[in-house]
Amino acid sequence: MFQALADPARRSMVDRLCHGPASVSELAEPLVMSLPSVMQHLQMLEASGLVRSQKVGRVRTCRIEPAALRLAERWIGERRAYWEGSLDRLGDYLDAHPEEPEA
Amino acid sequence: MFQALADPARRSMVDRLCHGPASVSELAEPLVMSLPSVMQHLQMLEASGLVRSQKVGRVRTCRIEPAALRLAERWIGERRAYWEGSLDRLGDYLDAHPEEPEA
DNA sequence: TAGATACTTAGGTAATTTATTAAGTATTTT
DNA sequence: AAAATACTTAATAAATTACCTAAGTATCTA
Repeated sequence: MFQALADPARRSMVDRLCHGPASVSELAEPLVMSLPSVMQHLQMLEASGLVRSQKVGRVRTCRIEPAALRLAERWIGERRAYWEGSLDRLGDYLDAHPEEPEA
Repeated sequence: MFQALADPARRSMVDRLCHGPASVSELAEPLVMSLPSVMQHLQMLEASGLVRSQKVGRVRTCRIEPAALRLAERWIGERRAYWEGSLDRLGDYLDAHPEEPEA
């Protein structure tokens, strides 16, 4: 999932899909890249759960899967919160032991 | 930055650092991996801005850089918010044009 | 000062990722 | 039915990434 967000082309696709559903061609249009490459990126986005798509006629329509986005956001948020908690505990520690510097 | 979070070993290191500062050896301890490999991961974490470190004596102490974590969280949050906004607009659209299905 | 500790650097291999071109397939459009 | 459209698949090639071992360097510790 972070792997999926690690590539600029895929982030651009996610960006585009946040504005609403799009076809493969529409996703490819702003990218300087062949269509098969876009397909590969799309497959990684689908494998990561960030994007879903369905084909109707000859057009495949892609859309964002918000649950996955929320998952990534939560992972980061939890760690940030933990770190901020650690900061508090470090503050407590420094208050209790002012004679021993931290680093 | 998402690239840095894309690897499980590096996420494990971030996890550990969220509990507080740690030496390179402490970061390496739970990982089934040579020390030079841990160093490479550490370098990527530092290059991404997620982690900072300083060497005192022969020990290098690493710590999380919360600003970077907040940045990643914001990137995702903004897109999620945009998508949720799009959902609202799609709802409005469907309300206004019930005879034309979305896909 | 000799040895142990804690990284660090260098160099090289295997796996993964990213991208390409060429050649399909399935659906409209004309 | 013929041509155009919108992907898809397959097979590579180039670039990155992830690892490792071996051999340093700089600090402690005894």
